[in-house]
Amino acid sequence: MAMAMRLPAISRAVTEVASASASAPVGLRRLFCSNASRFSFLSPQAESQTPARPQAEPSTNLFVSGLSKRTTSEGLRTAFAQFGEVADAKVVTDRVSGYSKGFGFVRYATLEDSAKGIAGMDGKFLDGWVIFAEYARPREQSQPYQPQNNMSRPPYYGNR
DNA sequence: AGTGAGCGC
Repeated sequence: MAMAMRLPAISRAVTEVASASASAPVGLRRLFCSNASRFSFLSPQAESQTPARPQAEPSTNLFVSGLSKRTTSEGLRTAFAQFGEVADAKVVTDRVSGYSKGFGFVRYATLEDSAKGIAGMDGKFLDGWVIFAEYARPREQSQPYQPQNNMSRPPYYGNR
C-alpha cells in the first residue's frame, strides 16, 4: 500500500531531524528543543537517541538570549516581572561601545518564580525577537591570578 | 558593523 510505503520514510525523516537537532549547535538545537517548540511526537527510540542537551539545573538565575539589540535591562525586567518577582535583570553590553550583546540575565527572588519566568518567556517575542530563557549556568568566579602550574620552572625568553 | 551564537566583571 501507499501508506505502508510512506510510514517508514516519515519515521526515518523524523529520526533524522532528531539526530540533526542533537548534533546541531546549541542555537540550532533550540529550534527543535526549546521549551517553546519541543517536539512531542518523537518515538521513544528517537527520544532515547537524542542525548540530553546541556541544560543547567534549576536556579533563580536565568540566561536570556536572542534579545533584540535594542532591549534594555529595564525592558528585560519589565517583561519578566509579569511572571514573578525579579531581583535583578541585566542586559550584557559591550564595555566600550555600550552596545547590547543580545543576551542577558534575569534573577528571580525564588525558584518558583524563575520556573514561571521560563514557562512564560521562553520562545516569546520581546521587542520583535524570539527570545530564549533557560536556567543560567553557575557563573565562573573570576580568580585574580590562577597559576598555570608552570611556576616550578623559570620562564624562557629565548637567548638560551 | 550591516554582528545573531552565546553564559556576565
